[in-house]
Amino acid sequence: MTQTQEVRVRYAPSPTGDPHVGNIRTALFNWLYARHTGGKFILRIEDTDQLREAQGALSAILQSLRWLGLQWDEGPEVGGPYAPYIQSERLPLYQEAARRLVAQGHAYTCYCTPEELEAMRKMQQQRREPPRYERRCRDAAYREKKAKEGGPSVIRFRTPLEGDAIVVHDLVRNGVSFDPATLDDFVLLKSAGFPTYHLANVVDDHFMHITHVLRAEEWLPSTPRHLMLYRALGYNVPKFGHLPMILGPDRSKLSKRHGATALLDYRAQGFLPEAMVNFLALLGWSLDDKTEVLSQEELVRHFSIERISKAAAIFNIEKLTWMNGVYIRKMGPEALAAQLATALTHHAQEKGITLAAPITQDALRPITPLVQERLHTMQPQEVWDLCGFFLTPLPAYGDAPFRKSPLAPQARRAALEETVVALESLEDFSATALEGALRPLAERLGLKTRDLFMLIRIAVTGTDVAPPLFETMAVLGKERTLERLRYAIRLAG
RNA sequence: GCCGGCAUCGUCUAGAGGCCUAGGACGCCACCCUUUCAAGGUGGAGACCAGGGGUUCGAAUCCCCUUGCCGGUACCA
Repeated sequence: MTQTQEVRVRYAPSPTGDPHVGNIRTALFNWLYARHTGGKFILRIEDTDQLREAQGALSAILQSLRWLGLQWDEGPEVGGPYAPYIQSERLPLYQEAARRLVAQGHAYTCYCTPEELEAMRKMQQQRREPPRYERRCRDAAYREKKAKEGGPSVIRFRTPLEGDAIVVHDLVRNGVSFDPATLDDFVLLKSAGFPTYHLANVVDDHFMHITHVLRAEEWLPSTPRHLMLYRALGYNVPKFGHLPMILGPDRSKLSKRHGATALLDYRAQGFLPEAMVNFLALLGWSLDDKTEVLSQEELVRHFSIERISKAAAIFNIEKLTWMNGVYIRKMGPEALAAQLATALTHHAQEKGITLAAPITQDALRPITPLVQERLHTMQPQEVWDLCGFFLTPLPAYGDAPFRKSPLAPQARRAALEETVVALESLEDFSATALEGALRPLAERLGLKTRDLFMLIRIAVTGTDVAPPLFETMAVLGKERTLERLRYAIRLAG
C-alpha cells in the first residue's frame, strides 16, 4: 500500500426511483468521511439494470444531494478525471475485464437460459438444497455443445470449489469470514452486454481509485465475491465498511410501503435540510453520550468510522420533528421570513385563499418572532394554521370558535363591545399599551383575564390556539383589530 | 433451508472488565412559568443490559450455546 494516500469514497446509487432516507444516509456518511479527511466524494450512477431504470431518478438523486448540501467532487454534471461517472457509458471497460477473466480462466461463458435456471432452482428447492447455479456450463464439453446451438449467453465467474475462508476485514464489524464453497458461479456480464453490480462496482472502484467502500450492510454477503474479483483482476483491494441498515417502523428494510421514505418527501413536508442532516447522521453514528444537535461543520469535524454502530436503526419521525423545531428556532429572522413566505404562498395558492395583501418577506418579518418557537415544520398547512389570520381580510370563522369561550353569548357580546370602546381611544397600539388597557378592563368587567383574553383572541384570530394576544394585535394594527372585533359583535347577534 | 450480521428503556443511543444501584435524547406523565398554544425549567414512569452457560476476585462489556430480529441467497442493485 502507498503511504497516506488521499481518501476517495463514493456514493453509487442506481437510478431506480427517488432515493430513500436509508440510501441518502449512506451518501451522507461517505460525504462526511471525505470532508473529514480532506478526501474526495465521488458520485457514480449504477444504471446497469435497464429494466428497473426509472424516469427522473437521476434528477431526484442529484436534487436530494444538493438539497442536503452534499456536494460531490466528481460525478455527473461536474465531471472529473475518471469520467464518465455513469456506468452505462463505461460498458467497454466491463466487457474488457470480463474478456480478460475468461481468457485467464477465471470466468466462463454460460448458455443456460433463464427458463432453465428457473427450473433448476425449482428442483433444488424441492430437494431442499440451497438454490444456486449448478455450474453446468463450467464443464467445457457441455458448454461447447451448448455454444454450437447458439443463443444468448452470459459470463460467469469461476468460483473456486474449495479453499481457505475468505475474510472481509470490515471497518465497522471486524473480520467476517465466508466459506468459498457456499458461493456460486455468479454472473459478471449479462446477455445484453451489461455488467452486473458485482463486476461494474469492482471495475469502477478500481479505475476511480476508491480507497474506502462505505455501503449498506445488505452488501456484506456479496463482498467475498468482490474480493475474489479484485484478486482475479489483480486490483488493489479497497477498505470496506458496511453501514447498519435503516429499518421501517415494522423493522423491515425500508421501502415505499413505509409511507414517506423518499428524502424529497421530507422536504415537501417542511423539514429543513440542516435538521435532516443532523438527524440522519445520528442514525448509526454518535459523538458521545450527550451531544444531539450538531451543525454540518461539527459533524464533519467529528465524524469517524470507529463510532459507527453495528445495529440497524429505525427511522423515528417524532425525533426528527423535534429536531426540526430546534433548527427552526435557530433560524435568523430573514431566513425564517423567507421560509414562511414560501410555505404560505404555496398554501394560499393551493387552496385559492383570498389575501388581504400580497405575501412578502417584508410583511412577514414582524410575525416571525411570534411563530418561531411554535413551528415544528415548514409544512404549508401547519404554517398557515399559525399565521394565516394575519394575511386574510377577516379570519375565516363563523360562530363555531366562540364555543371555546367559557362566557355566555350575552356576556361575550357585552365584553367585546367594551373592548372596542377601550381600544378605540388607544393612541399607542403597542403590545404593552394593549396589555395596559385590557387587564384593567377585565377587572372592570369582573372577568377572569384568561376568559376575556380568550374571547378577544378568538375574535381577532378566529381560533383558540394562536401566538400571544397583545403582540398579535399590535402586529395586526388598530384598524384591522377593531374591524375584527366589530365583526365578532355582529356575529354574536 | 443455507450463508452472514446484529442484540442496552417504545425509539435513537452512551457504555470498549470494576466509575453502572446502566447515562443522555425523542416520545409519554406531572408540576413550574403563563392570556391560549408553544418554547423553556424541574421532576417522574420507562432497560432484571434477549436467555442460558462459562472465564474472572469482579461482566452490559470477553468466550460458547440457544433464541429472536435483520440481510443475502437473481442475467436487481
